[in-house]
Parts: sequence; structure tokens; C-alpha cells
Amino acid sequence: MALTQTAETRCSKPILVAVNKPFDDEGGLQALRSHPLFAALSGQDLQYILQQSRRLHLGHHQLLYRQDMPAHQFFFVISGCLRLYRLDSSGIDRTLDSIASGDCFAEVMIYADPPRYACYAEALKASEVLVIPVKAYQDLLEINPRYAQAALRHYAKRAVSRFHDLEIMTVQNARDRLIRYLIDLLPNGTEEGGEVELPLPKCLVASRLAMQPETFSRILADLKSSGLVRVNRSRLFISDPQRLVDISQ
Amino acid sequence: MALTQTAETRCSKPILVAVNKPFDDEGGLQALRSHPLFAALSGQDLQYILQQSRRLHLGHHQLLYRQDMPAHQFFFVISGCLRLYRLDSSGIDRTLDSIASGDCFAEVMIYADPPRYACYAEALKASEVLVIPVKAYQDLLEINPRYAQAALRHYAKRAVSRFHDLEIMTVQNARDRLIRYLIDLLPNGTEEGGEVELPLPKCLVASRLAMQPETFSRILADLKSSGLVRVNRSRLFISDPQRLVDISQ
DNA sequence: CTGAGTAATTGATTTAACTCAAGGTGGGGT
DNA sequence: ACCCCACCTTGAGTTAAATCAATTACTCAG
Repeated sequence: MALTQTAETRCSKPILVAVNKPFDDEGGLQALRSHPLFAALSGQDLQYILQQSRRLHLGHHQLLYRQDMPAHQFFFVISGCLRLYRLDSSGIDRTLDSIASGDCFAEVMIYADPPRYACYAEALKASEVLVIPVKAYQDLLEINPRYAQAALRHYAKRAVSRFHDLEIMTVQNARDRLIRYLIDLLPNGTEEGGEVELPLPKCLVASRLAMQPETFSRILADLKSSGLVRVNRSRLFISDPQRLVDISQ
Repeated sequence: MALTQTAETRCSKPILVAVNKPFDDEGGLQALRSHPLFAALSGQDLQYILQQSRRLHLGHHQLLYRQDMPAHQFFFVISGCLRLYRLDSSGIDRTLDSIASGDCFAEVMIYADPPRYACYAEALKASEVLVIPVKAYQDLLEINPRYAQAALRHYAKRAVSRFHDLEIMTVQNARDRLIRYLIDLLPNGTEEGGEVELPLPKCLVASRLAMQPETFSRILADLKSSGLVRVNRSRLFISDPQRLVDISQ
């Protein structure tokens, strides 16, 4: 059974069809400007993208797209957060990634052939996304090939980051996977401690790390009682990341 | 302990320093031409890349580069096969990818900052690789931004493929991970059966799938006795992939 | 504030996978 | 041909994690 009740079970149709107001918000525009895929764009070209795009509101647990759906848009998160997941035929729900405000996702669709979404995407809470037609960005790259430099850098980084995610998943025991996941959440890795916020509810972090929610809970309780992690709801305080790494392996 | 004896334990220094003969082989050149990153290059530009590159012979289990080493080159496999892996501080050896003849690897280094290899790379048998200076390819993209299109397509595909690898690893049980891995090796997925060759020795496939060699062996023995897979050394014959998928989940 | 529903925790039990250990097997070198 | 050395397989015992089952804690809507 699914680990959590998904949008799939609640609201039957994805909502990409909805047409909303154009994107004219100043704050959101600033955020878009600072994303690597858009930072280099001229004012005019950015305007073109925005004209072609639509702003979309997603409710709690609302489905944005389905696995295998034709992919003609990619997305930028103006506010809120989402997750990417897959559903087995048996209905097992496996979380693959969490998406935060300021992130782009499904942007690989710009070059996918055929363009079909590789997973489901749903909002974890009320969120605003910018729906960007793949074609619009392609047009821009066609006209100004210099823009490809930034895109290349972005894609290379994304590939590295996926590789790193994969690396975590080849760690064989649940505790060590969780520890590595936590270290990655820290802004400076093992360099210095700090407070991190889980980007997903605990049961979905568990799913992301290929373990059961009960296992997640027990491991975290362990780390807590060993004084390695201080837990407050979805906020974790890690004072000494190096100690965490030392007990793993 | 390491699952298998690695180059690390045998030969202490990576061999990137070696300077070999330039790349002038016709067969290898054809293969390079057909790689997405090089297919679009003009004869002159390809020649430039080849002039800057060196051909390198690697012996069985020879180390090509180390995790965290400064990365000024990327690679194209002319013949043979390699694997990418990481080593924990406790010496646990985790295989992350297998590289076959005709593949490019570490090519994300063209855009990495700072450019450091994310893992180890070693030859699994005697192999020939083309050592391409990152700078050479960067120069080309600088001069002809149109080349970036092909590179973008390649990087997007790579990101998708890593995402898919990650997806396999979120499958919680060993048997189902193995089944999915096998299906992916089939040229047409579940569409039709066929013979596949494991791209890695069994103990390394096990490592790649985050399980012990013994577990791998037992699962394969199970599948064999159920008539789902016919095993001949590292060659597996899968007559009905759909049946395999059906028993997973 | 209160109750309903979801998420998180905790306990007891079962099971899948790991570990340790002992044989096989097949290919490459002498 | 033979032996040697990896690699692989198989077995027995142990352990980590899954499963099943309750209880507790939040969150949100009314």
C-alpha cells in the first residue's frame, strides 16, 4: 500500500489544463532571475518567457502531472514545495525528490525525446508554480545560442547531484543512508553543525531513503538518545556532523 | 572490507600522468564520431580535439582516477570497460556505474566547479580510453556555440538516466531491484525477451544494487529455478520480461 | 475549543538480508 | 595439462529491518 495518501487517490485529474493569470509578481520574478537557467537572459527574453508562461496555484496534495504524461511544460517554484514520486503497479509510492521554492523541475524535458514526465509531481502544501512551455525556452536557445552555456552548467550540476543521490542509495544500511541524507541537508556539510528542516514529512523522507517510516522513526530516536541530533518536529539540530559521520560506515 | 580486490589495494598511484601516443586509429575515431557529444563536430574541430587528446591503455583493474582528484580531463572508451565506484573511510567499495566501449564519462567535469572527480574509476579489463582535456572541449563550445545543442541533449539524457537509476534504488527489496536492473539491460525493456550480458562481474552488480554477493547469487538461483532466467556465466537469457515484472512489486 | 483524520511513535513478531564459513568452478599462466 | 586464483555458490546462524498492531501527537476545520 501507499505510504501516504497521495493526490492520486484523492483528486483524479492532473491540473495542467487549468489556465491562470500571467506571471507579473515582482518577488517571484526576482527569484526566477536568480535561477541559473534564467540569470543570463536579457530583459526582453525573460519577458518573452513570462508572456508564454502561466502562473498556477496548487492546493495541498494537488497533483501537477502524472508519470508518462506528454511533457510540454517545465516548472519553476514561486512558493511552496512539491515532491516527485513514482507509483508501482501495486500502488507503492516511492518518493524520488523534494522541490523547494526557487527550484526548477522537469526542465530536462526541454531536451527529452519523446517528452514524457518520468514521475508524478504533487504539491506538499499550497504552492505557486510558473508553468513554462518547453517550446518557449527552446525558441530562446535557438535565437541566442550563448544562453546554452548557463543551461549546460545547470544540467551538468543536476547530473552530478543525481549521481550523488544515487551514491547515498548504494549505502546498504538504513542508519547510514539517513545520516548521509542529513549531512547533505546541512549547508556546509560536515564542516559545521546547524539546524536543518526536513524538506519532506518524515514518512516521505523514509520513502526517499528506501526505508519504512517506523525504521526512520527508530533511527532518529536512536540518534536523539545518543545526543547526536536534537529533534523538534521537522527541524533537526545537528551540533557535530563529524561525529555523525564517524558513527556511520 | 572491499567486496573485491580493487586497484586501490594493488597499484598505489593513478596513471593519468602517463603520456601515450596520439589517437589516430580509424575504428576508434568512427566510434567517437557516433557519440552525441562529438557527432555534430566539424572534421576540423574533431581533429582539434584529437590533437589535444591522448590515447591511454589501462590494464586489468588499473585505476584511472581517484575520487577528489582535480579533474582536467574527461574520457571516451575506445575499447574495454570500466566502473565508477566510491570508497568509504571504512574501505567499503560501492559500485555506482559501469562504463562500456563507446561511452563518455566524467564529461560533467566540463562544467564542474571546482573540477574534482566525484568517484574512483578503474578498468575492469584491459581497456583503451581517449583522454580529452576539458579545456579543449570548452574551447570548441566557446568558438561554436551551436555545438552546445548536442551537449545539452546529452546532459539532459544523462540526468534522466541518473534519475532512473535512483528510482531503482528506492525499491526496497533486493529481488525487485535486481529484476528492474535486468529489465533495463534488455534493449527493448519489457517489450521482448532476449539475452543480456552483465556489464559487471556479479559481485559488482551486487554492490551496484546495494546487496551482498551472496544475496545476488541466491536471488538469481531463485529466478533460475522458477524458469524466469536462464544463466550462462555472465550471460542471462530472459524469455519473458513481463513475467519477471509481474512477480516483482 | 473540540473532534476527526493524518502523521509519528513505540512495541512485539516475523522475515529478508547479512555474516561467517566452506566448497565449487572456470580461465589464465607456466 | 595442470595448478592457482579469483569469482561464484551454497549452507547455517544472526541481525537489521519489515510488518503488524496500538497508542500518542498534531493539524485543521468547524
